[in-house]
Amino acid sequence: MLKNTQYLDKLRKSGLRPTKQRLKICEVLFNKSKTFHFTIKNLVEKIEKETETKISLATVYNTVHAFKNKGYLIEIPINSDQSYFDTNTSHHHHFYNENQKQLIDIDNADIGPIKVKKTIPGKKIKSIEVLVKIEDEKI
Amino acid sequence: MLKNTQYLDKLRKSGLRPTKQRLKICEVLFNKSKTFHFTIKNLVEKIEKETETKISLATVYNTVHAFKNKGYLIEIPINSDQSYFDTNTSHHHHFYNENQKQLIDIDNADIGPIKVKKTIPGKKIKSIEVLVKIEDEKI
DNA sequence: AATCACATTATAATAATTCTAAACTGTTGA
DNA sequence: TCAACAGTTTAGAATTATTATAATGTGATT
Repeated sequence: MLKNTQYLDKLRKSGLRPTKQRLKICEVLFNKSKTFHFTIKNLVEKIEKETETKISLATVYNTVHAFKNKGYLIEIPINSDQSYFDTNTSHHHHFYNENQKQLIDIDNADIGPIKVKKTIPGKKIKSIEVLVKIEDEKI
Repeated sequence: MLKNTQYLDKLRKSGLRPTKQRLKICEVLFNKSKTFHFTIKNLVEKIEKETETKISLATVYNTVHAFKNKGYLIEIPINSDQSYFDTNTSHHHHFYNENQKQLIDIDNADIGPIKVKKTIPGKKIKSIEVLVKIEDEKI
């Protein structure tokens, strides 16, 4: 499988050992034409369905956190009983549909530039994230 | 106590029975010159310290959610092991200090107006929240 | 192939939050 | 005023996401 080689190198280059489990997770996460949002639970289901193997829950948590730390995933700040992650790591924002508990990407270009006029001494900005909560229009 | 009467009316008008517990929680939350951020745990501690009474944890959860639903509190979207709430319900934003896990308000005026150029059919915008993650400057 | 540090695993532990069902209490109307 | 009732509080149990543990497994290096 050629695609595996690609992830193999990527993992090795980031100092993560390319284990069988990590390669499977890479395939499930990154071998897609579209980026997507997921929770750990979603991901476990996806892994079991798409690869017909079982990866320990602890490994899924470990791997997702490792990938997040390397910048291959981002976590979406949202109040939920579980964490949402995004395979789209470019700078962008989100709608959160409160009725259907669903996340939708907003391109960076679709949100005007954000000026932060306040600064905190000794701190630098790491990220700026906009969450637009939406709800059903009442008719 | 005059201040209690004020909360009593407010609660009644919102269809919430002004119980002893709710009035205490109102005092702890709203009888302050400054708005502030808190978690349920923080709030329980504050209640015990400031009113020298004990309110059941379940009641604190119930009340905070009731107040949130009525718009007297907002929940701050942030990924944390616990939910953060804000007694400042006016439109504003937040810094999140990732090193010290601390929230800081940003006035609405300190963030330029946010244009959302994308729309979702049948949905209306409920809120727009900006989270600016900050970290220690490396010297 | 041996070694070793890093990974995986099942399971336990932790902790936030929600649920439950019984007891309690504002409110309402007689 | 007070009985009745619906809404509220409560302690504790249940649930659930996440993290910790410690034994076993496995890539990488020699």
